[in-house]
Amino acid sequence: MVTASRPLRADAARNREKLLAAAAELFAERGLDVPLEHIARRASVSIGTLYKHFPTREDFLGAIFPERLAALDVIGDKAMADPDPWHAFACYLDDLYALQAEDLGLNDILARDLPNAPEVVSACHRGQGHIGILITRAIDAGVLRADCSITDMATLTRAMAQVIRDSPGEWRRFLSIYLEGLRA
Amino acid sequence: MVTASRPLRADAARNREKLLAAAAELFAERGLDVPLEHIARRASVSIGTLYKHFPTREDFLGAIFPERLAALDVIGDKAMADPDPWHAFACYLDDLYALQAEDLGLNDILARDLPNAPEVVSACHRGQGHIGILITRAIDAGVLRADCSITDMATLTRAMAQVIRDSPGEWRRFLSIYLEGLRA
DNA sequence: ACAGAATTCGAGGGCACCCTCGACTTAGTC
DNA sequence: GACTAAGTCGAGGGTGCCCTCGAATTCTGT
Repeated sequence: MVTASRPLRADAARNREKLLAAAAELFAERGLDVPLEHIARRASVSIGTLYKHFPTREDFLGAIFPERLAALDVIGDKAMADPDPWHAFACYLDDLYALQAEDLGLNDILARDLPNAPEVVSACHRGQGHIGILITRAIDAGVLRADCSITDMATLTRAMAQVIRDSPGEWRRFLSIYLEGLRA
Repeated sequence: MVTASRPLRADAARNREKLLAAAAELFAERGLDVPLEHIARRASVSIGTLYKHFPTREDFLGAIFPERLAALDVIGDKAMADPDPWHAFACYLDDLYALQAEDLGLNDILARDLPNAPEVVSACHRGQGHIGILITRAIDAGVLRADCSITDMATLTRAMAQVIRDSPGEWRRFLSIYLEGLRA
């Protein structure tokens, strides 16, 4: 059932873009919990207009993050192409957390149990798929602890999210120590 | 200048105790951010009375945590008495996070930058002192990475606080992996 | 038993955020 | 240029938390 919604009026389209831009900035700077009123203000648009375009916070996430999450696929593919299983695994994590460090919104998305925008969920699943394969490859090559699992990565991601949030200068070192601990 | 405050009236003393007990419970269960109104409710006391006894949240912390923080000294002393430098270091951390896992209030206190109750601050300093010595001993014995520092422990504590909060079943494994990475 | 001091109570004001709705404005069409 | 559907605005109601203050109550010494 495709609801053929007629095109937005010009001013409405403009406001929609302003809102999206403002939301993208604020999510990246401050994480997913920015007050919607701040977004409206930064977009120079009233709060009512914001709600007209994006009735819920999830609607913002659904509009903003699919694009961002594409970066996950990029680093995933890059890692899959790396012939060295350990290097692939380690680089993937480094790239992943570098993305999170640049965008606190992404950081929250990946650390929190999950926003419900379907596009976001599926991107996360693809990410898990990549990680799963990287883990298996590295274990098979004998360079990663045999008991390492996706669960460890989920835990690590929550921990990293915290480190990134309140000691942004430390996350890389923290990760490298943890990785050392993961090595076979 | 010692202000010789006269003893509390009997009912007041009783309420003070009820408040303290309620606060201790709620901080432990839910962390430092419980609404003060919830504390009053659990103590079966009005919000006004709560503010009479404890004008600020810090006053609660100052009244509750010194006692709890004594546990830090206990595990610190235990670790100092351990002749095996690595075992002392690792056990200290395990004991520390076990305490945090049992008390989300303590977890918050140690992870957050700050509470200003002087008793709390000094207990944290003592804890840092212990950790500093344990680190030095372990490095000198050649069992710990030479570049390990107090800063790493601060970062680790923030990360662990997060893990403890939202995957309480995982913290021990997470710690053991990290410790493996810290080994020389 | 009473007075007076100490304590308690909770309504209420403040703030930040959420979200809605009807009056106003504007883009786009004829 | 005027009509109308589409869009915008922001005041205001709801919630949850903070904290205060004056009226009502309860202890306690005499």
